[in-house]
Amino acid sequence: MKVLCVAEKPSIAKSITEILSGGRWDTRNSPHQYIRNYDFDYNLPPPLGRGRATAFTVTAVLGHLMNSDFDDDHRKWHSCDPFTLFDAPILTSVSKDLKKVEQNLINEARHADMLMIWTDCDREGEHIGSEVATVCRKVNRNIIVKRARFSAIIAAQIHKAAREADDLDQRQADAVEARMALDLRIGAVFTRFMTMGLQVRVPELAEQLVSYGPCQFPTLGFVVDQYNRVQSFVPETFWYIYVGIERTDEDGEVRTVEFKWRRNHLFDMDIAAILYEQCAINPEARVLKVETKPTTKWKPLPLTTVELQQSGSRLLRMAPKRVLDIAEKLYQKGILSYPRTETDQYDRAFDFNSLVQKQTYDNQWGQYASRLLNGEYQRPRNGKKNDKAHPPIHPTAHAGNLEGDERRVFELVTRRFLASCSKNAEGKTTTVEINIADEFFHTSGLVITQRNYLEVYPYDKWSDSALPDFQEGEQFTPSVIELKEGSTSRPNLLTEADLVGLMDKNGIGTDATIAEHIAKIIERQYVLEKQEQKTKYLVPSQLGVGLIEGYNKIDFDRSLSKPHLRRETEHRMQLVCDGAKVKREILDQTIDEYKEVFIKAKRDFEIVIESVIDYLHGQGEAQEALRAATQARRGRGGARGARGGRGGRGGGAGGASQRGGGGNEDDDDDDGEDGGPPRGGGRTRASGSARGSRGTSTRGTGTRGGTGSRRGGAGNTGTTRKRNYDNDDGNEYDNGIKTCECDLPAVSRTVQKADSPHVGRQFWTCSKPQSEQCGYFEWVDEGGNASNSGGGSSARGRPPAKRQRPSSRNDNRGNDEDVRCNCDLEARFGTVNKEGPNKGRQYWACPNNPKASCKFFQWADGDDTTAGGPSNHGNSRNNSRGGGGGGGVSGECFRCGQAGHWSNACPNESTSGGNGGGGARSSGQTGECFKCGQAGHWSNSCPNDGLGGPSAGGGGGRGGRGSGKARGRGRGRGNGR
DNA sequence: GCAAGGTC
Repeated sequence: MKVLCVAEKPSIAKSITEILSGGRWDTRNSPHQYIRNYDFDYNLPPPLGRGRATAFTVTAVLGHLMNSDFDDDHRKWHSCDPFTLFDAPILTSVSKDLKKVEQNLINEARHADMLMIWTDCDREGEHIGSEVATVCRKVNRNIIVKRARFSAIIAAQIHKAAREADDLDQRQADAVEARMALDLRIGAVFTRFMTMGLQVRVPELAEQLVSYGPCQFPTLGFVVDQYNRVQSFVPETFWYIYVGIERTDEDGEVRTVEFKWRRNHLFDMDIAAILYEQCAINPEARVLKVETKPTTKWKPLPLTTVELQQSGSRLLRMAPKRVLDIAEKLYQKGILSYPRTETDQYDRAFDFNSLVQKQTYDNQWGQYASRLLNGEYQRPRNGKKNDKAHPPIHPTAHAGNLEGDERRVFELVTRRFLASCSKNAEGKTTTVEINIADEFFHTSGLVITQRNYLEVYPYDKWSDSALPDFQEGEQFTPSVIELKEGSTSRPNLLTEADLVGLMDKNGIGTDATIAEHIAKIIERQYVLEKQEQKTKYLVPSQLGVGLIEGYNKIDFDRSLSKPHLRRETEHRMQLVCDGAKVKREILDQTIDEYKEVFIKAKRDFEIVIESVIDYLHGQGEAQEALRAATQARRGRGGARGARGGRGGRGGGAGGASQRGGGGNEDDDDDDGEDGGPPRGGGRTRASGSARGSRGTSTRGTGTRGGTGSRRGGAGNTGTTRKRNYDNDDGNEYDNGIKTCECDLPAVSRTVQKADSPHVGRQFWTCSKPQSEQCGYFEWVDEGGNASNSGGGSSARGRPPAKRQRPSSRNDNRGNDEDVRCNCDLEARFGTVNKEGPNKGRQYWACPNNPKASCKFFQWADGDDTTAGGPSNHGNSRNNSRGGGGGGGVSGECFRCGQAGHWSNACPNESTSGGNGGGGARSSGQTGECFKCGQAGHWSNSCPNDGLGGPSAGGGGGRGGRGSGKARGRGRGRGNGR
């Protein structure tokens, strides 16, 4: 008996051979230079084998064997109306460059009794298997076809897969066939139609291919969306109280310790000013709490393809495609593991020891590797993804002779591997909380006690910031108390790393093709790369915006530029896999839908043409802005506020944009610059005692009026409030903009705590004031669907896509929601091993160092009868960060003390005299009211309140604030008296 | 001259 085994790629053929042969095999060349055939005997027991040595030959293909194209009547562009391509015959044949691969199969199958398919265990693999079977059956009609299913290249699984090989899953193969046909038809129809339509109307496109593809167009859509978000951003001014104290540290150096306001910042200047006044009047600070806790900075997770592309792009500043190409090359040289993997967890049997050993020879990290072998090793963390085919990317050898970018990619992968085999970094964080006039401020410092993985992973930054000594109960007068003004930050354009993340989250492309789609929209000149300092941003071209905006103006049920259509295709493929539908049904249904889209597009294509012409030649503000953005040597939107003619930045914002909310650059190499509360150019409104210099006459309160501070933190990054929703069908897509449980646009914030392992990382949260927040939380860089079970659909017995595709966030939120502990960390998943009634039961717990643990505990089965108490599910975070603006903390009116409204809408306004707090604040002080400028009272009991007073002429709020130079900068040491 | 998915 002779068995022919066929793997999806040569590397797997070799691995299978090594395992099944027990290390003894013969090898032969095949007609194809990359493919070898391995021969050996294997003991295949019944029912498949005869229980004695069976002749095995293992070989491989190189992915898909076949390619599809239209028949001769339709292949030529001008041979037919593009519409006919929806129904034109499709011919499938072995690709020219794979003829030798086919020949090898033919040669080997001819004399085989059984064909055993060893392709990857996913949909595409199933289809490749069916192609192989088709080829082999052509020369050997009676060959028995079996499918070996394995989820990892480890001996036990491979033997089991051979012995228990079953049948190919035709449904999965059918689903892939449907996808192929749809991609070809839709791509060809729209590409030909658009290209030919634009070529005759727009002279500069006469030679240009204007393509449409179900992946490339949504990819372009992301870039245009973000560009629009940048353009339509209107900064919002906020105010915050800054407290600084000069202290001499242990080295005898005088340094200023900055305290952050618990309210972060307020968008209502009046309230901020009132609160500031109180602090200025009574500036004595009292130290409420000095607390030191252990803290942990987590080592990186094992490396997936998407993560390699993102971190390569961010840290090495290389295009994702280049990173992947280099990784591929290194893999072929045998020094890197297979670089296309979704897996961020290592198999239990993984041999770390010998891999670390190989790195001990390196003169940069060799010593560190030796230390790992000498006791510092710790097993890598487990991520949540597993494609059941490949381990995380890791070095398989030491390579001392690499140069240039190859060296840099290898170094990144290797350092990441060694870091993941290390211990977490440990430190101690000290938090000091003070109180000034009933306002709370805090600061924190960090002392790193053990750098551990940081020693080999310089891409992560975590630095000491020790605090001078503070004692509980201590009282002091701050050196500086200022009311500062800042403004929300303009988001950044997308970086390639951002785009990779968006595509990954929205299921556009696969880990292996994401980089290609990005390269394609650049190649097609829909998008340009713009270098801005160290970062490369993606700017849509005039053509790119023209196309997307043009299509957006057509009233599609589902827009061509959004990811929904692709997602629908994915969903339908799944239906075929599940047996709920057959291939023909989804083909007919989808093609009918696209025909409708096409008819509409054709009818209204003049709109697209005009839009393209308009963006190429138009003189409008938006067009000029785009021209500037694509032509100038800067990546950020060239003409701010151009869209819709929005005005200037107002007086206050001065250099407002630092790192934007949407850009989330440099996740990995956080540099600690997010330390301060404002995310915009801070402007000192009043310093020290200089109440007289506040420039009251220039401020305009008019625009904010009654809407007041209740909006609270919603505007922290104004980016998130403006648009970001599909206007085509109302369904949110995961454009990085989220909706919280209140069904409001979520806001993105950045972890500020210096001691947090997530410092610098951005997250989405509810936009409401903290006391009203719904508890929604999600990391920006993770998306909302991180499955706790890790297996994704495959865990439920479904065939996996090549990548584990995230399901829509709204699909099954209950199952997929991230479990977070009260420290706001991803909870640790574990199983009870101890003997007892709960043995084997799974749970979530705080992952933090025991000393720092919040003691969070929750059974994974949802039954909390025995321990832990009810779920915290991430919405009962206790921390105080990110509370946002005007929400304040207590939720009470500042004037009357009642809940349910804010002071600027206080129904008890006229009775302020009865407010004990107000009275106390007013008593015994001299000076003039902040609001009306008159002496004898303070603003919180201003009799002229609501009249606008001298400041009523502020005209247009932000714009009317004037430059405020009179407000004085400087760091006056004065304290208000 | 179209797509997207494998892989070297």
